[in-house]
Amino acid sequence: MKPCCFSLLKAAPLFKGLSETELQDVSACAKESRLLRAGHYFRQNDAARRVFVLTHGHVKITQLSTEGTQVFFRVIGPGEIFGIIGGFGENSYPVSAYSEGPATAWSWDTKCLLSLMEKYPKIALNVIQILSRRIQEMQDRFRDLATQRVERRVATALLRLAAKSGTREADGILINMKLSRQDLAEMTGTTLFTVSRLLKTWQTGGLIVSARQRIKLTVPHALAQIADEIPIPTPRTGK
Amino acid sequence: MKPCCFSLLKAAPLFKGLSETELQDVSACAKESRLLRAGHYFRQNDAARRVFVLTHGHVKITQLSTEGTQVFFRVIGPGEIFGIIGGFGENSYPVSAYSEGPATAWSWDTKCLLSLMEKYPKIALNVIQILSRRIQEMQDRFRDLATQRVERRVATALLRLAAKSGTREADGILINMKLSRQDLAEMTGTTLFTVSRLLKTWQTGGLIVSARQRIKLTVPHALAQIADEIPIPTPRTGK
DNA sequence: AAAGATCTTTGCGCCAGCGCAATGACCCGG
DNA sequence: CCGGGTCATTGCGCTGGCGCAAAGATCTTT
Repeated sequence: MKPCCFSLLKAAPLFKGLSETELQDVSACAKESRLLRAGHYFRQNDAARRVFVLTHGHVKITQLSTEGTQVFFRVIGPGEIFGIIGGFGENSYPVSAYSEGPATAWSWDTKCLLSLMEKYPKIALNVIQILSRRIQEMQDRFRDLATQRVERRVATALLRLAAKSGTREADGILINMKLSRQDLAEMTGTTLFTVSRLLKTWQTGGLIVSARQRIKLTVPHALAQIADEIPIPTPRTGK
Repeated sequence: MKPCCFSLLKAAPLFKGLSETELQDVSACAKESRLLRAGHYFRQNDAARRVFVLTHGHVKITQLSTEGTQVFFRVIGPGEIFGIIGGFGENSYPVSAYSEGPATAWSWDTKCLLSLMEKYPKIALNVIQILSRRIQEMQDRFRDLATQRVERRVATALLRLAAKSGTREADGILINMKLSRQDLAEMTGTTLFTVSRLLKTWQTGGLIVSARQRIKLTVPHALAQIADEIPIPTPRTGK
């Protein structure tokens, strides 16, 4: 394993707290999966045989409902784990993992990871922490979807994305991945039309700069303000 | 510990696969928390010191957004674990746990459970499985909220509740807990008014019988049909 | 460079479901 | 058995955001 990747694994939340030698042991049974271009790491309903840790790129986690509508659950960035959900209980992935461009991940056979967790309980505890966080995040998003209006949800989504994979630039924070209106709509439970209109408004107002599949937040704190506005606001203006 | 409760713990998913003696060990540091009447096991933002396994009753897991709107995440039934989320990462519960009536739970100090998990990795694996399921469930609900209309979501919620805490009766399945229109609204991301109107329609159609805080599904398969209907259906009727 | 394939914008019509208020039903404690 | 509190119903008005279609912009491939 290349040293750079090794240090990335070392920093991954999944392996936090492991010693150097333990990490060696762990990485012994890992396999590198590299995508040279856009493609799937796995598809919904595939047999869940492996668990992944992304080392490079971005992965979109989506789910297709039986009727064909798609929802977008999360973006996986470097260091993050994915594909852990189907592996233990049911034996198939409940979601698809897709990358829009080149990406690299290390992966472990599910059974192998299971025995690693028994050998090093620390890993299991890390998994528990990661899953806990993820539940909280899903709960938050569920709450937003249930109680906030579209504008806030989209603003929140943009900020979340910027925090996760934004790069600071002179004139704002660029969200560093392909991101269509459709993607944002699937994340926030709305339609691409509505997202398009919203972004347009914000762009006109100077809050963002958007191009095809690319969004830069020029005034993030204004978005944050929108994201924190009163909830189902404004029956009537106070007069 | 009373034998009845002991066997309940034995059947709890959290302790699945433990031997008799291991269970003895585990239960040694447990504490019984009994609610004689309606009340909270814990409130959102309380320090997350204990993890609970419900042995009797029902517990509602809710969250209050900063602006005061409440959402209803799940119902905990006997055997299920709750209060595990805040304990490991952040140190406060992100939700409230409330019972409408008498209830009994066993609880463990978070740190104590942590060392139990290191001692018996099986427990940690069980936790991982439970959390995985819960994530899947939240994802499903998120998807429904994002893509289905209210009617379907409420039908789904009723069926879920019936499956979890319904009792078969001569004329249908009674959902065995206090359940207001408001509760259903908070579960499905709508308003109590809309729920009221929906239930009314269904009652008129003979699908359900509802009284104050009590709902019986008389024709569950008809509800299931509603729950499985086409998604964002019906632009125009076929003519 | 031209043809396709995506992605985005925009106008228009429309309705599911919300917000509110007022009334009615039911429960429980004293 | 009464009184106050909680829960449920219902009518009415309204609008946020969806659905669709069609055109425009941008990227990719050959």
